[in-house]
Amino acid sequence: MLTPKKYNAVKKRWKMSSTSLESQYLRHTTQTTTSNHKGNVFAEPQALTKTPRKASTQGTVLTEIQTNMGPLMTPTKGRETGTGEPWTPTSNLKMLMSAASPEIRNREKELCMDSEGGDAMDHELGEEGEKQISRKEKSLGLLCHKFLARYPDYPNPALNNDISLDDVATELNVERRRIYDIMNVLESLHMVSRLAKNRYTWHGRANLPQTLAKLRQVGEEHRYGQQMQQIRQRSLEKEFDSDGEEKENEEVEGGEQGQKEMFFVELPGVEFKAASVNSRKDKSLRVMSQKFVMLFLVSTPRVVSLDVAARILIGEDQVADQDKSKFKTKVRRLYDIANVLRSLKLIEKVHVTEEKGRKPAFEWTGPEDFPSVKETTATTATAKRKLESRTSVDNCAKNLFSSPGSKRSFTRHPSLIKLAKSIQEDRRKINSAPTSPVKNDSSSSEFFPTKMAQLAAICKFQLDQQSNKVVDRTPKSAVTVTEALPAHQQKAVKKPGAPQPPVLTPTEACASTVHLTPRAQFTPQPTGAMSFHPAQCSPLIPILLPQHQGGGPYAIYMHPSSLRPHPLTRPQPTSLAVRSMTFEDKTGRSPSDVTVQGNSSATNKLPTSSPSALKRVCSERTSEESPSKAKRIDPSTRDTSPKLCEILQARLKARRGGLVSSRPSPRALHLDPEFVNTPGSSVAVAANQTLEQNLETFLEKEEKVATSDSEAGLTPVRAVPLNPQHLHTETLIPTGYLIPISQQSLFSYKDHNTESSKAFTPTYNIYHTPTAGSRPPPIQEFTPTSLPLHRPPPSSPFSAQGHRFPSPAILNFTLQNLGLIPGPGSVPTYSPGTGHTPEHPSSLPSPLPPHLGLHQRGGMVFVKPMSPVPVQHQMTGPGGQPLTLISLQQMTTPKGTALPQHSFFHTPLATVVTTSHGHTAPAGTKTVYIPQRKLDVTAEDT
DNA sequence: ATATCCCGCCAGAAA
DNA sequence: TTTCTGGCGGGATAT
Repeated sequence: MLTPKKYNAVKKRWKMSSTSLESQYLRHTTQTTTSNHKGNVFAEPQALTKTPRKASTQGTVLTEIQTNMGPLMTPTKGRETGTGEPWTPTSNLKMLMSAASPEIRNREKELCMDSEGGDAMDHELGEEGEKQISRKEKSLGLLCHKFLARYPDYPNPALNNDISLDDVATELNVERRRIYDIMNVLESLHMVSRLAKNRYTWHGRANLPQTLAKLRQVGEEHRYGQQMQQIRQRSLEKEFDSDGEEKENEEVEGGEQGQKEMFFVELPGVEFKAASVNSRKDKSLRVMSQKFVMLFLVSTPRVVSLDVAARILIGEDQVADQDKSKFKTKVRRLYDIANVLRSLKLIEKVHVTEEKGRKPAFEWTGPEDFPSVKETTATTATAKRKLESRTSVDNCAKNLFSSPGSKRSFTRHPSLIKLAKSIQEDRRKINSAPTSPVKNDSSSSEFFPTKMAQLAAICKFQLDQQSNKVVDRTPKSAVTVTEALPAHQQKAVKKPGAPQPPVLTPTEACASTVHLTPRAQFTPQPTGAMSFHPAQCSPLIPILLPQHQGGGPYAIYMHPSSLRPHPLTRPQPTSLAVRSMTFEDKTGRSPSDVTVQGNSSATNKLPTSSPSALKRVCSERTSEESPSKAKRIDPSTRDTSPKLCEILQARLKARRGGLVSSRPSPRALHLDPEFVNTPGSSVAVAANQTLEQNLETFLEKEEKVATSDSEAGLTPVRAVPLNPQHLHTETLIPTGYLIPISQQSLFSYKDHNTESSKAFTPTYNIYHTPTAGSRPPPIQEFTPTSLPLHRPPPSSPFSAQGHRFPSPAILNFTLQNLGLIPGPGSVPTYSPGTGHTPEHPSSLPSPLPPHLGLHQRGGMVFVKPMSPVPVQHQMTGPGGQPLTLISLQQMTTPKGTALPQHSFFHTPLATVVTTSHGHTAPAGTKTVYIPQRKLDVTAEDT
């Protein structure tokens, strides 16, 4: 049972959670087995509520305790409905949902009330709490989810995005130590930056693209890719040397170069975080996290096995394995990091099977196409400069370290550390100052760029998402896809996949095997595997148009964003097929990016491209290749699609032209002009239109407001494109949400002021509105609560706690509560199999209270992408206006998504990725046969 | 048995 | 000194 040691420790420590913990512990011990614990913990919404006071950190211990207790206890006790079910993702979701919803409901109350009172009471109950909480419920990943649910992916810079560690720890009911782990990882991605002692600033994913681009750059510089390969090879074959040449460089290089140590990569433009970084050794988590991410970004198949990563992180091989313990420790840390990254949806767990056996590994599921370094750098630099000029010292200081071009810029050299420190200190002081420019401000300088960036990001998002959709959709089908995988046989397999639309149980979806063959690339796949062309395009369009035309003023796009977590969502059968579009990189630079999709296809050795393989690639593409497979949805759609695309494009152009004439926006809007041009992009285009409008509006405003540099405005925009990465998922904004097409709306309020301008992003509105309150009335109508969104349970679960901003998850919950969306429990039903996505259609209309309806006219509502299910129906708005819902499915497939295959790979290894969702693990797998060594990757979702 | 990874001690760095 | 951070690794859980 309990180890005395631990027990004592617990007692001792108990500063924070104390009693409840203790009791839990005890219980825990008693119970030993687990079978049922459901996670009650989360359940407790109230806990979340903000109790808090952040102000006094320490002093408040008592208070904290109380608060804490409440939450803890409560949950435990109450919960247990005990379904005996073993823990399942679904169940968990259910719990979360249930928990969350109440919270949401109460939110208002909470706000009003003082937080404290409520808390106190709870804790008593808590004491009893019993059930042990399953370990999973306490996992870092879950905690991270909860944490993330509290903040918008793209925060409004104008608002206060401060994060108080104490508050977070209290609200989430966890020890601070745990929060540090999360913060360190987020900080490594520049999603947060440390302001001061207990304070961090939330940046969300706004900087993610740049960060990733930079990390990739640094990773390339360090030749991590090569190192990885070497290690892999070595392990595979015991040949140690395989490439002597490199190894030395690499390793040595990595190790020695000064970096050996680890250095923390900073982001130039945005905010740097500074100080915190250098202090302590900085050894680990932060740096490790960056390195880990770099590995994904430079490896060809975007799969990194744990041991390889650990080896590289350790520094090297030099020591080789001797240090078992060291290795072990490293692995532990990697798991910690991986959990956070998984929460961010940047990676997914998979298993790589080699001849030896199956090894744990992770696959990158984040954005692939963020701007290349060069681009980024350049852009960034430009933007930066502007900023800098305006800004002051801070910037200067930063610049020191970062010079755009050189790697150095990003990396902090040890020798510079001191200098940096001093600078940072200064900076800190400045910041802390009441008036610190940095923070609040919306000082034009900062503000402006930021905005731009956001815009860009948003745009990017949309594009990405669309692209993703393609992928995603597959996801559900992923399973099927996988099957298809076997490249060789792909076709055959694939077919099966086709059916998927029909139904999949969520669970089933699970397992899929993907084969990645790196070399595939090489292989000339004449066939064209490359079907990828975007041209084919978007099925969406078709759908859209028609419905759209409905005249309904609003068009709603739904994406299911991240399905991956749960298969449940599954792809929809819907007719809408989304497709995957591939983007090509404009740059064309790295094979990796661009090709991703292509790669995937490429991956499959066979020309046909393995549809399956790539989840990313959409099935659609595949369809091209193998018509038969057509699995996807309706062929008919496909057929039409090209035409539709053309039409759409034409329309867009026309539209655009009009717009353009008026303003520069065009370029601004789109990040990727090419994209637009490409036929394939049609979908994107459609989506973008709205966006464009918004942007335009935005820009206009900007112009007025900002006025200043016209150029700047433009430039930034362009820069923006960089951000593409966002795709990954989820949260992001616009895409997944319902977007009312009505033009007028959103921006109307822009006028207001800077803030409003920021608001322009739909996302913002949504998020902020509720909380911030800044939003215009119309929008408010849509407060999260009212919104009818539905999303698949998976992602949302965590949101429960009090969040400042309503997280998408929350919205979803809310919707569910409303009945708009099917409850979690029902989720399974959603499965495509069910047929159409029943839920929406039926549910929406009737259940919705009138007010709830999407009708919000002026405002936009975003829904998180949740449901994978393609929903289509028309709704009638309150006004009687018809609404069309379109679901774009995107799924982020976790697994095999894109496998970029770069030729990088020396070895011709074939990789098989197996993903299993849910428990069903093996399901899809089929063996694939692989010529040489194969790597099997299995993803598990959960 | 192996894979995960929670927990919290404890030391170094700030305040 | 006290508090904040966060490295680290034991050992409990999950598979």
